[in-house]
Amino acid sequence: MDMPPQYNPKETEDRWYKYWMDKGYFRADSKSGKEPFCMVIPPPNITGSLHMGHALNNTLQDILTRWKRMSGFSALWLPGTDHAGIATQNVIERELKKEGLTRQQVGREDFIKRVWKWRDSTGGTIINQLKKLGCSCDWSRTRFTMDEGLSKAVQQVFITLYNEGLIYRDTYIINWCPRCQTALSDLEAEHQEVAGHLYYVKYELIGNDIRVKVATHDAQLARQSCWAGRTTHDCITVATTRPETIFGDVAIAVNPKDKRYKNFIGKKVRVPELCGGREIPVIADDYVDIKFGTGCLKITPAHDPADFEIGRRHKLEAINVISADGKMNGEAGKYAGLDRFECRKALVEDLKNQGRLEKTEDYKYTMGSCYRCHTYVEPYLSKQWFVRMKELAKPAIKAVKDGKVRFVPKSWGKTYYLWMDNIRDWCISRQIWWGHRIPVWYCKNEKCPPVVSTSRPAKCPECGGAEFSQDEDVLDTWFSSALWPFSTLGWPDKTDDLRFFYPTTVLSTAFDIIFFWVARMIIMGMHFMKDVPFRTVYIHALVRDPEGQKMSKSRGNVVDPLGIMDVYGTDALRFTMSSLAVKGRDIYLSEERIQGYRNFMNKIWNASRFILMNLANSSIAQLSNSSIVKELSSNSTHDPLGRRTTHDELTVADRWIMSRLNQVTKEVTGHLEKYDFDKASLALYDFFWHEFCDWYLEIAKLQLSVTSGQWPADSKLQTADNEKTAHYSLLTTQHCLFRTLEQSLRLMHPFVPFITEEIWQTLKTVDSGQWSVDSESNNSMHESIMVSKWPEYNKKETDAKATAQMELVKAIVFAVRNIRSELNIHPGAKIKAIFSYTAKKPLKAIDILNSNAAYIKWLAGIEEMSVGEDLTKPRPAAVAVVKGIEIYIPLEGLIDIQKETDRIKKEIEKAGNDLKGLKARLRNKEFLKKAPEEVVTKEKDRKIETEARLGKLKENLKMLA
RNA sequence: GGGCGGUUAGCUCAGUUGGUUAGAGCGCUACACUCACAUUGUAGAGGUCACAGGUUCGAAUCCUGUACCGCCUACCA
Repeated sequence: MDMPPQYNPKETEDRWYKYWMDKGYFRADSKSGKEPFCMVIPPPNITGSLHMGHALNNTLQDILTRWKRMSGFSALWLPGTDHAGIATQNVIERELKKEGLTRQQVGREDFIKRVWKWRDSTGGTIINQLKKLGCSCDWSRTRFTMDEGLSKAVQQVFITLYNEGLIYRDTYIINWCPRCQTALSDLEAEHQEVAGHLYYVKYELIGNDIRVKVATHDAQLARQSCWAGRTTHDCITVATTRPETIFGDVAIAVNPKDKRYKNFIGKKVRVPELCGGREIPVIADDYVDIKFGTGCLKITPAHDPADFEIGRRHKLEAINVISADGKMNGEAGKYAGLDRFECRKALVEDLKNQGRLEKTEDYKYTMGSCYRCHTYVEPYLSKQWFVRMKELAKPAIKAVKDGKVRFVPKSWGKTYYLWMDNIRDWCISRQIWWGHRIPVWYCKNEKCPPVVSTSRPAKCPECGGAEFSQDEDVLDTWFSSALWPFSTLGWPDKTDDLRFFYPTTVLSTAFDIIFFWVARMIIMGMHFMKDVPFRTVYIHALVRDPEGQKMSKSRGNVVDPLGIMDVYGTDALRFTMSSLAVKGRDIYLSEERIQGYRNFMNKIWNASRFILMNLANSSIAQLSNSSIVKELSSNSTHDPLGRRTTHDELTVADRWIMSRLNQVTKEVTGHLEKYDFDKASLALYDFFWHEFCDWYLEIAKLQLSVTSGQWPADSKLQTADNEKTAHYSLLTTQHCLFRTLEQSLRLMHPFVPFITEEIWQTLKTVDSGQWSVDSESNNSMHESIMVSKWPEYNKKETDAKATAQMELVKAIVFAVRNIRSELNIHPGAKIKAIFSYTAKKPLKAIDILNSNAAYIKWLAGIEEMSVGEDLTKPRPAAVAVVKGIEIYIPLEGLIDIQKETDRIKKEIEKAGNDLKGLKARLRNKEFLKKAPEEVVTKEKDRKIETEARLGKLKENLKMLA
């Protein structure tokens, strides 16, 4: 055993990860006969690298997987990546640009080759980072959305949906990214508020019989800004945020109920000459808001979704004025070629100069931007493929309503319904090259209907022609992600994995992709598998920086998990993640927090170090030879050190820690079952540090140090044979240290796999060949903590009596330590203490005090301790009262009377306040009548105790004076 | 516009079905490096639980309203 005083994660992590991989522990078996537990990883992008969101999500998934694996499940955590069509294409295009090339120049085929090459060399980065994080994924089953099998699944799904009439192609207004040059789905356009303007532009009325009397805007201003020869009565004003689309105006719409414009409906107006001077009709449509702007809405069907709808209703032409790259096209006359926003600037200036701009107002509105490159999207009219969602969504909604899919936390179900109930058709075609190409073929004869097929059709069923061209577009990456839970398990083939692991058990993800991904998976699962893709959706919070900002590269507030792991170790990061994984919406990550958990790792390390020192072979060998050990070992079964321990032989502290260990086992398991990772972590942290280390380990030092004759006479351990007593003490303590550590390690392993394995393996070296954590142990279990058994709660181990005794011991020790500290008694100084009680009320506490005197002396630094009835209080002395026991610490002149007086006064004040509240409550008849009896009893007891305490404190205060 | 969530110690957060003494970590103060750990130990200070009403014997917890903050969602130009 050679353990440095500080844990060094760097030395251990890679070593154990490799060991686990070599042993094949991550591999899941569909034929093991065990119950399945399955999770599919939310596939990260091949372009991505590990960020905190990944670190959180994958830590939680790994905790679940390792826990379930230890609990005897055939646990499959299926990893993989997605091809991230747009993002990846962007990366490769950037690379091409460095060579001075465009993708058009290299051509589709070569471009795709380059992407594959890139993905083979760098696309696996994130996978390696997940390994660094300790993820126990079954890497032999790693999938990629562009794999042959998954591509087959995508084609099959497309063709099936097409044949079912659930996929169609239509010309529609969609979100277009002018930079990525592709259509986007509604979800892929992120909305954000921008500070823009509302431009009031005047359109000339045609026909002298029309006169406008509009009182809604400033007549003076209107007149001033009128252009040559026109008056305000000759024009109609519209308010627009996008004047550059005037080139595509095909109508002015007013609300039929708007009296101001009643006479204009059916008449014509002329768009500004600058914008073509076309004559367009004034139409009536309910959509128009009378109160907004001037009440006149210009209609540009090719560049606004609402206008598009209105255009359809009124059978209006759609004039496209902006081209795919976001620049004005030929329709824009002299502005052609200008960027849409440049055009706006120039046009507004020109309109103003011509007196056509009535006014400009500041105005805030939302604009969509591309979720990949943040370029403002352009509502763009084009021919695209869509999935009809309404019908498909129905079974998916029902599945959640029926509880077949459960959201954790539950409230996310609402979010899900909200979107699903208002679901719109999904634009799935993308005008890029990297992705699953749409399996649709067009006959050279344009009149023939398209042929949907996985491969090039031999001949056209319509005209017999043999010349085909495939649809140029590829499918939305999320289309393939939607199939992930079954495509990764082998679908459409009927594989063993699919049969055994589908539906998967749980999906863990962040709320920001509930629509993008979770909902669509449920939809596809219900449609193609006729069953849900997962039974539970665990939605974790989003990791933010300490100021609550979403971490993003552009904000520059990204905390890199790899850097954190390098500095603090993977386990520290993982434990931080699980501790922070509350079921809220956000978690704030600060480095101090991580440091705190790094310290916890060090605590685990040093506790283990201490225990291992005391279990070291040398001492065991020595003991093994003793006749007492032989006697004790005779019917050993469960003891890891080959020694028998019966309940009677354990000390109070021993029984207490075993009881607590057992309790914690129950708690942690319960929390995990509820996905309360934070509570599970906290329970482990508190138990290990603040019970095991702070108390038991300190007591163990005493119990281990007992040699012949030293164990106090008031201990149960005391036997006639001093040597035997010492052995008992040593052996039982070792036993409890070992068991508590060993079981704690197993409980902590899913959270902090590396350090627990490292210690576990070292722990094995002190074993003399009888390692057995339980009777059902098998050989492979000895190899690694990873494949050991998850501890089980055992009711028999619960010892309420020992727990109560320890509580009193702790309370007394706290009281004495408080006195020591407040009166500046040096921590090293040994003191005398007198514990006095009143005989009239025989107190159980006294028994406990007597039998645990050794602990109290040891923990509170007491040299001489006397316990008795009505003992005289020495003067001067410090005083504390605990559970009716008065504690006197004689101070023999070195005491600061003033300090002790202050201290007692403080105590009196506290007790007095408590008592006031208690008395008031107990005076209340309603309380006595209506509160449950146990609450009343508790309050009464407290009152009696507080009263007594207060009395004693007051008495002592008097004696000081 | 609709929806969801939040407001508890200086900071970040817990707080289960209402039970009276509201917890933790970090930070802060004091003391201590003696044999697991200074990435430590011991002790301590610090909160009218956002506000206003209500229900109740009893409210951080349940109800109503208000204020502020955050997020999601949406075709008022």
